[in-house]
Amino acid sequence: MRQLDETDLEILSLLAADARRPYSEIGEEIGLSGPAVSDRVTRLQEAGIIRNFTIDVDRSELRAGVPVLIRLETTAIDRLRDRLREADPVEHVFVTAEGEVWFYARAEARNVRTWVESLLGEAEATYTVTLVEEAEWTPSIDGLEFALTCAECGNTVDAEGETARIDEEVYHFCCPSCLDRFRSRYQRLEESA
Amino acid sequence: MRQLDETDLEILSLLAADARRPYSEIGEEIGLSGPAVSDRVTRLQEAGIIRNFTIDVDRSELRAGVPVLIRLETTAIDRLRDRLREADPVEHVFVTAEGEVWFYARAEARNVRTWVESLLGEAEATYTVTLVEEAEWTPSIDGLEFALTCAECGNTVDAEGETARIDEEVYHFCCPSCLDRFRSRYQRLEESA
DNA sequence: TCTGAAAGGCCATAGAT
DNA sequence: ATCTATGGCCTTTCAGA
Repeated sequence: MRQLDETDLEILSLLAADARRPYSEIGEEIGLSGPAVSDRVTRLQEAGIIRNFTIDVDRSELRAGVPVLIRLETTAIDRLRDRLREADPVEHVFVTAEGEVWFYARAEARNVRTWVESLLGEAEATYTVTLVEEAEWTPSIDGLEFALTCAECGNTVDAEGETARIDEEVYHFCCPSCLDRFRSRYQRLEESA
Repeated sequence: MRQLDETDLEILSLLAADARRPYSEIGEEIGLSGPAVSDRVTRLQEAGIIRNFTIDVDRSELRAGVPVLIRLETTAIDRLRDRLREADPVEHVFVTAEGEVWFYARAEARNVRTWVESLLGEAEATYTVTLVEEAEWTPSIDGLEFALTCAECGNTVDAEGETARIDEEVYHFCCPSCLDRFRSRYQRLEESA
């Protein structure tokens, strides 16, 4: 029930670069006071856009296991995705539009075959393993400025847009009418279920 | 020139889960005082193991572009890797042992072909594009406890090990002799270059 | 929703072990 | 390398607009 604007994206960008930067300093850069930045960060957390404050660890220096990229062909996509997400050595999970599951992990054992199979459990899947020499994570908030799309009509969402939380999920809208239409559609859907 | 032990890994794990947790609280959990934790965090930063403090943003809620996984076959691996690392829409870059480059990004344009080619610049490469439906980042420090390997002999590095910074790079060793051997080998290498 | 002042808490330093 | 104690900065709260 509040607006998500470019100022929020600027804050995200600055915090992604350095989450320990004082709010007063961030405020100076974007033309707000410290407390105002604090408020917005709280709201971004409540909306689920900031999932948490964390550290970026250089895993290559810890040299834990052999980094591998694995492609799975399976019929049990959801079950495997959930299982992999929980597994400690797994760092990234991708589900493709073709229904394949890809994941990046650090194999802890000499025998990769048994390691993969213990990771998969009883789910049936065929897989191919690719050794990785380098892996880098380079997140960026920049370039997203005008990238928000309306959940109802697909248009770009700008500073005039609205953000709403419906059933624990956050949606963005370009205008109040789209929000209304989405709400009633959603309600009809729920009633029929 | 200092020891890297399991306590450091515990701190990394706790900070990865919540980087805003007070040091005094972290200290209580692992049996140290606040300032002692502060000291170790400073050292982990100086050693380059903590790259920076950041936020984990739920990008799926920002809906910026179409997520794609792209495989490149190229002879200009280093040049492309560096170029991709700098590009805003690129979030992950993997270089495989076979010399392929994989990357995950959010394509901002309708025409993926021109978008990829502008990303690659003048480097020659053939590529295949896979659409991604879901992407998750699930980092974990747990499971790395005894995973440090000696840069000289490959053995496991435990609490008795040593860590040294040589030419802006951090290396771990299982014992002082391995550190010495590595140092002299490195020096000979430099002199011959 | 923002600003500005004030309170409380946290981090980092200093000095001793 | 770690502890306790302290000083100073940062975050958050609270009126007011």
